[in-house]
Amino acid sequence: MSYREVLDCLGDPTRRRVFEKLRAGPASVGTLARGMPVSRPAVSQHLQILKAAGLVLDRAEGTRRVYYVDPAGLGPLRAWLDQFWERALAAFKSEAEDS
Amino acid sequence: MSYREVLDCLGDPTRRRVFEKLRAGPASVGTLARGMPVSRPAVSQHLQILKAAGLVLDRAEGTRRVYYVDPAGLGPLRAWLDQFWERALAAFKSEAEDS
DNA sequence: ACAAATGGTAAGTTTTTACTTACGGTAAGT
DNA sequence: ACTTACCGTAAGTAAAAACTTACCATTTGT
Repeated sequence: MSYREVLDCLGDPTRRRVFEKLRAGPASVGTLARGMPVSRPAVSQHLQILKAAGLVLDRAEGTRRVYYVDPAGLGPLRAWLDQFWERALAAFKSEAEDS
Repeated sequence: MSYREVLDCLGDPTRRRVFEKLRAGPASVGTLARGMPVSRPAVSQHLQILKAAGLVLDRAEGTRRVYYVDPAGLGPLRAWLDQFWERALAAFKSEAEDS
């Protein structure tokens, strides 16, 4: 659930594609794999990583497993982004003062 | 300069460390490499990738090359993040209406 | 009870990526 | 002019990560 995990996770194109597919709404593994250039197990593995990073959640639904985005998942990334802005700006200011 | 490049770029721990070091202010390659667990050429290569992603800029300063964060570099990532929120929220709403 | 559908896991392979060493090139100092 | 300092690039290696096939477990439906 740290921003590091999130970045490592979204650093892969296939994983991004899966994640963005889920943005449209919950979907099963098979549905997600359909139309992808990789096999279903590959998608399943990516989903585990997305889950470990806190980006998606899943629920059992009969014989199939439905995944959906965790709204709070991108929180750490956003927080890091904001914090980065602040510190970088502060550093830039103190740089300007030096000259 | 797309969010994809930015994410691919920041998906590597060493690259993140270099980038975060630069947050404190401009620094030369040698300075950045000092105290890092990898060699100077490795840092140099990472800097090229960071530069290609639009995250850092560089200027020649005598025999040394100084790198510094591009304030606009994280823009695409932020935009993607915001857009993701909106769409995911919209999808969530229409999901709720279905039930 | 059996068959079909769905998906996680293991093992192994392939591909990608990061890293190192070696080299050359440029700028500053003596 | 020569030496020193600093850095990018090339080539090759090592390590990591993604992908596939094969298999097993669970659930649903007949």
